[in-house]
Amino acid sequence: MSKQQSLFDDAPAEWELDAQSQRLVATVVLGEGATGEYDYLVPEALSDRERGEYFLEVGRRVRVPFGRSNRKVVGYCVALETKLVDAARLKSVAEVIDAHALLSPAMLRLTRWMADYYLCKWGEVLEAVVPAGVRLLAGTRKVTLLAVPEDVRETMGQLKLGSPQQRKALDYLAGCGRTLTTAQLADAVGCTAGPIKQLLKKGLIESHEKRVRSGEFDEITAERESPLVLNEDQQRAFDAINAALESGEARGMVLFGVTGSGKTEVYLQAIERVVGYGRQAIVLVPEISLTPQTVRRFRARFDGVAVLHSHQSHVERHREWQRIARGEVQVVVGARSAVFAPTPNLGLIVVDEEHESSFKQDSSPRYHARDVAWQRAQAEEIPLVLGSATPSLESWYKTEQSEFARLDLPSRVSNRPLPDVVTVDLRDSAHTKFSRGAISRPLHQAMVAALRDQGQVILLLNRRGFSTHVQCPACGYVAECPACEMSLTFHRQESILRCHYCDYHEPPPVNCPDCKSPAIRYGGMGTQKLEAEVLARFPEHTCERMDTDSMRKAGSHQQVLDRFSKGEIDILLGTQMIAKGLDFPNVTLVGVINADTALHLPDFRAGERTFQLVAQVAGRTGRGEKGGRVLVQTLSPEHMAIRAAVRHDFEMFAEEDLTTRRQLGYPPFGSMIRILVRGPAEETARAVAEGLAERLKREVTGEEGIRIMGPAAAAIPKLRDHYRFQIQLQAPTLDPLRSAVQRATTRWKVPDGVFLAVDVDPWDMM
DNA sequence: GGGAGAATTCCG
DNA sequence: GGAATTCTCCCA
Repeated sequence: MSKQQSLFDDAPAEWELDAQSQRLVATVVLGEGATGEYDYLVPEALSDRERGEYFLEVGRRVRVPFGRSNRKVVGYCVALETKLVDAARLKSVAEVIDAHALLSPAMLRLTRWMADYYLCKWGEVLEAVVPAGVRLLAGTRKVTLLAVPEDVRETMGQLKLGSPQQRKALDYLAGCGRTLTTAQLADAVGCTAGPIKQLLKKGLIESHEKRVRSGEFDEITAERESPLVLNEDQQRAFDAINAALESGEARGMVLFGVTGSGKTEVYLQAIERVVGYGRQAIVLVPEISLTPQTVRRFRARFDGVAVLHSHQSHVERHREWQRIARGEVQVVVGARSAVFAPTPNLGLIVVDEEHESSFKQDSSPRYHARDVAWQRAQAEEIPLVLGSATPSLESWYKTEQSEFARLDLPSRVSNRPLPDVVTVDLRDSAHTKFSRGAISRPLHQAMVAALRDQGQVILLLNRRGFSTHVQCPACGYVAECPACEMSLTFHRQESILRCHYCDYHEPPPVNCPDCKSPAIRYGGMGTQKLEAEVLARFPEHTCERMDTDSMRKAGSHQQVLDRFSKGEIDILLGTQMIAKGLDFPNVTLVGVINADTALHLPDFRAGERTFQLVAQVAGRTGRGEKGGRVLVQTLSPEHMAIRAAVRHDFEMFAEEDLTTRRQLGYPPFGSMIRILVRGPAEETARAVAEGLAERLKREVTGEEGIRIMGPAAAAIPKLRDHYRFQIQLQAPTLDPLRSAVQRATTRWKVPDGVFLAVDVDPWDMM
């Protein structure tokens, strides 16, 4: 973010001082276009709150003339101050757009911090923080209301009017005791708009504009539930959060609790306290967990619950935002962007499943909601609770450094044991000989036993489609996406080859396009093929598949889960969407078809993700009387992430992985910025990436401990016809990296058709 | 010197 | 981000 430039480089000269005067000046940041802050004069009519709703205050949007052509642009008023300025050199604010501030001064500071931290424009952050529905004032319309001015009212009787209808209209309006629209007045008097226009023209009636809501909405209510009794561990965690609430300080806490340990009840009771103080709480949950049941759980305990997520209409979101801003809401439940909810008196932020990737936004501003939440908590001096069974190593390390407190919920509620987890070594020929399918002999036998005892089974396979590659055994040809050069997946239901990175698809070949051989082979296991295998092995049992392909229709997700919970489905198989948050007591077996899918990706978090996935899917079983088992099929049973997951030992995993990360300087022991350069022309993109790397290296010469790697082709080297190159920067602290990137990219124009994406604290390394 | 097109500057 | 201004190159 560039510093505010002064109009004068030096102190003003004697003659210039004459032009200075004390004026009310608004500092404006543009929503898009030019970066920087621009000062405008505030006209009398907009500075006076006595003269209507549309006066200027910090946090509202304005329309201002900008540039040499004075085109009107939208900006955010970030400061308002009476100061000595040369009025002749400033333009004036043209219009105030909002009737209420969209951002409090504290939120403005938070967005400013984001722009600095994530190396993007302040205006861009502001546009991302205020939902589009709010910016567009969705669900409201402008009406023009008429009234008789006070001075006219006094002399009305003696006035000579142009027509009897004007008289009637004026008398009616003066007598009705409220303001009316033109249509209402015309209707009441039985005239057209003509006489009313005449009165307006003569100044006998005045008009002002107002925004009104265009429709009313029903309040959703849920059946009330009372708080549960906390067990000893929950009580201890609750007490700690409570102490933090009473301290009036910003305190970060990691609520480390295995799946099923009752984290939510702790949140709920802590929020009750917050509400008791007359304050609000924000609960962030991953996008996929934001289901009707999750929301119902909060509605059953609190009166005002607002929900914010990306699938809402503009009107809904605008309505929720306004309710929150008016202080009518006690609890805001939402995905990532709910961290910006305009609560007037925030008391607590909870981030549930804080390790989830959906808290990181993958377009600019590439913020992480957990980190923004901590920033907001510090600014508002309130506690932040991060809940997870498998905390991110970033948060975990903060507890080790005592920056965050650690609150443990080591046991499941009603002391159910964690399920037994065993690995099945897929390298063992005894297993593989049994069948060429995905299900090994031990897994098959475990399924038979579980189903025989009336239990339900969950199978996890993180690959959609039928077969993951289509190959000609004669010449080696592999069907690839022309836009991404990644192998195409065969989807049997639609009978189509599909690219999983873009929307490309084509019909499957009958003969090999290269050598005309008819013997095309469909290799690799996807959920559709697994489904076929399960149906073949267990014809007498019901099986349902759950992945993004089978769950296209809205509500189908919920439908399948309902049927599964009623026991109408014996075997549920699917991608990681079945690994999260489901709670079905009758699930006695979980099978992980291939635990290694994420393990060998070129990503320093590969181990962390594998551990999380196995630990989470393991948590889906053993929630009922019958207990549960987990079978993890893997080619790397000795890998530390898998060994630790089998033992339910997060601490062992964390200790080992942190040791490796410390040696290599990876987060949390160092900071990282990833820059992706992409474009349709491979050589141009490469050249730009090389040029940028050169500039970066020049910027950091002589600085200690900074590593610049690349440019290198990204892990997905081509995507949607764009060639991708990445540069990775690492250093013990972030500041030198940020300033190097800033110096290397400001006033550096990338050629048309080449795009830069700067990602601070990247999560996605592909 | 002047015109066209590219590069750069600046916007309050 | 876009328009105005400045720079640069070529030709006469």
